Parts: sequence; structure tokens; C-alpha cells
Amino acid sequence: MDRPELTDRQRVTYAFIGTYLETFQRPPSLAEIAEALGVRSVNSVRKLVLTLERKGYIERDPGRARGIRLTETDPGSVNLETGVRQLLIKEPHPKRTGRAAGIVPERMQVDERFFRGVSQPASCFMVRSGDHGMAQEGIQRSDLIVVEPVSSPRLVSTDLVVCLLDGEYLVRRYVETAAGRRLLASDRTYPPIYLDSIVRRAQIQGRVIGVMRRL
Amino acid sequence: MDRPELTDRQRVTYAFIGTYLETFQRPPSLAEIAEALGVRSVNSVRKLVLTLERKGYIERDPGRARGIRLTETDPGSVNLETGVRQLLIKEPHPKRTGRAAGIVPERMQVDERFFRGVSQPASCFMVRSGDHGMAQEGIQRSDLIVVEPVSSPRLVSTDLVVCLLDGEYLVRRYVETAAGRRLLASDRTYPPIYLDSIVRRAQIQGRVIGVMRRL
DNA sequence: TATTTTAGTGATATTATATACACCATAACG
DNA sequence: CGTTATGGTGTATATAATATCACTAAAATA
Repeated sequence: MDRPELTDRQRVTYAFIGTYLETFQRPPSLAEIAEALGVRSVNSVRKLVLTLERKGYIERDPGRARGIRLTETDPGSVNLETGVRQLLIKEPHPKRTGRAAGIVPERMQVDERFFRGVSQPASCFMVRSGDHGMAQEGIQRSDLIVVEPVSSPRLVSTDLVVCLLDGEYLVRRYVETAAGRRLLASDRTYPPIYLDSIVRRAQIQGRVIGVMRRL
Repeated sequence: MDRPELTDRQRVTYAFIGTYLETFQRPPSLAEIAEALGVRSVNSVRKLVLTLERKGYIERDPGRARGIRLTETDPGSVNLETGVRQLLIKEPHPKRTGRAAGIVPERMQVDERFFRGVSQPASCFMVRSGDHGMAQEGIQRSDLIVVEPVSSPRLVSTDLVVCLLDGEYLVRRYVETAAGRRLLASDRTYPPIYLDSIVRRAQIQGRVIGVMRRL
């Protein structure tokens, strides 16, 4: 599901289509996009839109008025009426109870706009932060972390990530230098986690999309 | 939320609009509804649609292609007993590189009389003012702004509008002259937003219905 | 019963929207 | 360097879609 990168102009166009859809419950016309972009030529917009289609960000219905739809929507998990997405809250240790015991996995409703720009919104999930390692960045133990599954080779340095270590989900900052790859807490009393170490037991879960805390 | 009863024909029409919206992410045209109902006259469909609007099941954007939206029964619904309407407080979308601002979708109860004379009360929503640009008009940063969604070509000069600019909702006055169309702050130290400029990224969200401030 | 509402046909006008084509400028690329 | 992709202007045209009118008939309603 890797889609080609967008230029700035294409990204603005794509974003506008999304926000317009949300506000007006219908796709924008080419003229409306042109107006939003501040250009006088609908043909310019048309080419942008055709490019967005070619790159897989939207789908078109040629000849139809407002014949644009977003491709990244998955009708299963999104409630179009309320605009929320239901996320599973993953538990670190498989409980002996589990689903076999008839325990319903905990879920949480998250505003769909939370996932704008996320490439795999449908596979996002939540975990609870296991420590205070990122307290300086406003993430505390038992905070709900929204995670986009991203495998470690695709991570970028300074990404905020979630790893599973010793039965706890931990939020850390991913740092890649010549010395190697490691996960750093903002609170330096927490030891770094060396990903290249032979004895590493940390498993990258993905990138942090958001944080929620119920007080 | 008590709406007048629908005839069988109206109910089928309303149901089709809903399922079409879900499937295609856009409203159906009159001709498409006609085809679904098995009638040859779009005028018949038009009258059905006008009736659905009159009865409060849908809202229209006259003259616009596919200018139909469902009245939001959850967020914008009126509790007739208490006489209040529940509005969604929209948060600006988190920027691709920026941090997420809003987490849980906030809602606020607004007296129904607040919407007297508003043509699309069910689609109204709220945002927080992002700056003090309209301080002279009594609108400050973080004030709650009640917005009626109106697309930019339908605006009238001197309308008070809300736009989305650089991830902030801003209240401005819409002015249209021979020189062009722009959004003006009451505080002239805030630069005008030129809607016809190529470099503008402002997106019109709608017309300001009201302001609320919690101290 | 008389009247209004609903549902429909069909034709036409008007606008909204998409498409097509010629052309220009600049950035990106091999 | 030439070539391609991008982003843009403008005009023209086809079509998609809405709006409006005149007319009919059955069903609901006063």
C-alpha cells in the first residue's frame, strides 16, 4: 500500500479534498479546488487530480460531477455518520482469560480526523504506556497511545515509537546514528535500548500517532 | 429530533440517498435517484427531495451538483424537550509534521433559539478562534465560534466568516471589491488574506453564527 | 364533495462541471 | 544538454445536473 510521494502542491490539493468532504459531505468540484488553491485554471486542478488518481490517493468517476472519492477509507472500521474509528487496545501479556474465555477486547472510539495523513489507518491500534520514560514530552504511564504499525526498517530518526519490552509497551524516541540504532527516553534515568544489541528483546510496534489520557 | 412522518416513496428515496452516500462517498444526482426509483422524470425526484428537505431529513445546496447532505442526527440534533442542539467542536487537523492538537471530539449544547433564521442549522458546528484578529469585534483567541457551513462562492461581502489557515481557525470579515476578494481582521496589524492570491492556503469553512466564551 | 398533497411525465432552459486543446514557464532528471 | 514532469493560463466545448414550466392522476384530507 505504499503510494508515491506527493509534491507540496499535490499534498495541499489532497488535504483540501479531505477537509472539504468532511465539512460539506460531498466532494469538491474542480472549480472549488481551484478557488481553494488560488489558481484561475481548472485545467491545472484537473491535472493535479489526475495525478492524485494515478498515484493512488483518490479514485475518480470520469464525467461525473464531483466524481472524486478518497481511497484510504475502509468502510468496515469507520462509522461515516459519527466520523469515529474503533481501535483495539492491545494488551502486552496474553491473559489466560483472553478471548477464549469470552472476554471482550477493550476498544476505544477515536475521531477519524485523528488519522489524516496516516497511510494505514485501518491497522492502527492502541496500547497503554508502561512507564514515565517520556514524561518530559507529556506522555505518562498508562496513557493511551495510538500506534500506526511501522516496521523498524522504515523508521526515521527522531520518530516517536512504541516498543514492546519485557511485557510492557514503552514509548521512546528512535535515534539512528553511526554508533547504531537505539531508543531513548526523554528522562535519561531510563537506560537506552540498543536495537542492534545481540541481547535486545525490544520489539518495535510502530510509530506514535497520538496520545490520550482520561483523568 | 421529531421529524414529520415520511410516505413510503419518501422513505425509499431517503434510504437510497443514505446508501448511495455510503457506497460512493458522494451524494446521488437527481437522475441517479430517478433511476434507482424506476421513474423517468427527474422532476418527480426533485419534488421528493424538496419534500425531504422541508421535512428536515436532508439539507440542500441549491444549484450545486449533488448538493444534498444528510442532516446530522447525532451531533446537530435538537433535543426538543430541552430546546438545545448538540454541536461538534471541530479541531484543526494535525499537520503532517506538526503535533496533534485536539484529541477527543468535544461537543457543546447550544440553545436552539441561537439558530433562528439559520438556513442549515443541523450542519452547524463549532471551532475555536485561533487568534485575536477580530478582538475589536469582541472575538478573542480560543473563543468558541458557531459556524454554518457555507462554501466560498456563496458568500456575501461583509459576511463574518471562519477560515482554516495554517492549522488554525481564524475569524475574518469577507470583503469583495473590484480589487479582489480578501479576508480582513478588525485589528489591522493582522495582514489581509487574499483569496485570489496564488500563495494562499486559506480554506473557507463557513459563516459565523455566534460566539461563546467560557471564562 | 372539494381541495390539497403526493407522485408522475415530458420538454426546455439554465447553470454547474468536466473535458479537451494550445501554449508558457520552471524544476527535476538522465 | 535535451527531456520529462510539474504547475499554470486561457478558451472552447460537451455533458452532467439542476431549475422551471405545463399537464395528468391517484391518494389523502378538510
